Amino acid sequence: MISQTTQMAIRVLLYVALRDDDQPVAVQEVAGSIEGSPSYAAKVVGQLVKSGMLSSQRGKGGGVKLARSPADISLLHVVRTFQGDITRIGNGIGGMSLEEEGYHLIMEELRISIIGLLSKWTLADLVRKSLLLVEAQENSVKA
Amino acid sequence: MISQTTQMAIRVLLYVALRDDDQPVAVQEVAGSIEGSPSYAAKVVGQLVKSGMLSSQRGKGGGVKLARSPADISLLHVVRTFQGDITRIGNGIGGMSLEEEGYHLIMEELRISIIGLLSKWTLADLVRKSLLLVEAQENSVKA
DNA sequence: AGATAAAAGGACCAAAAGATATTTTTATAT
DNA sequence: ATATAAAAATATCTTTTGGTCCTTTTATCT
Repeated sequence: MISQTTQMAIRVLLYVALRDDDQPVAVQEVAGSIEGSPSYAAKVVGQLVKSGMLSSQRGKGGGVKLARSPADISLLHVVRTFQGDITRIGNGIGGMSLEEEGYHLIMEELRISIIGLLSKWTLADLVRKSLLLVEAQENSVKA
Repeated sequence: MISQTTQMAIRVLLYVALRDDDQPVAVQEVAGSIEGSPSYAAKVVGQLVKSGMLSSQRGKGGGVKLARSPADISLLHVVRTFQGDITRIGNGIGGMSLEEEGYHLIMEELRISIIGLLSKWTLADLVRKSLLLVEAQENSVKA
């Protein structure tokens, strides 16, 4: 449903977003810090750059950063980039039977609902949640 | 997101549900009536039988029917049968970093929302929608 | 200019999903 | 009992996804 690659992409984005202090992060660092295969993570980073969610700087001291504000990167965007559309329906050429029409109708509703869900969540939300966790942890240590 | 196989399965179920008059439908008929590859549809029918959503009768005059009421077959059930869980997350063995925790937290919320959506729709709804279309069509012909 | 540290690109392999066709088993009717 | 009509099982193939590694390009620092 949410593919491995998409999940990896979200992790990468979150890592970069949390680390962001205007100097780029090395891909190696990102890849090494993330749960799962580092070389695959590195590949996904590349795809994120190509798709315009990350920007990159080559050469010594280079790395990647977010190409735009976390609030402008929705889960929908990530899912679409790596998995295409929610329901790729073979565009019913020719006369559709009634059950096909009924099916399409309801899948369209479902599709819209899922899009609604996915577009509501942005990278900014993931960052906020993560930071809340950090605070909670710090408070519990103090107490 | 919603895999080809899952979509095929939903189509098959809808076809059988709309046709249901207590005598089984031949798999060939189902497979032949549905948009997409017939032999693949036939295979999916087999999986639906194995997973208990359809029941089957072998031999002459045999075929398949719904194994339970349309209201008891949710889209969630179908998706889970053919695609496993919504987000199969590598069960974070070992200490998770905070960004991983944040990620898991939000993915869990997302997962629950999607499950909510998918479990709300049942085969009974698909049938109802399709029948409404039939009526609408008939009325427009009369008029 | 040369060494070096980085991203980008490409070649390649393995596993899973999608798709097809054939054979085997089972029930029914004659 | 035999022929036949069906589902079930099996084998095989193709495409996509997931994953690894190596080479090439680009920027920076000395």
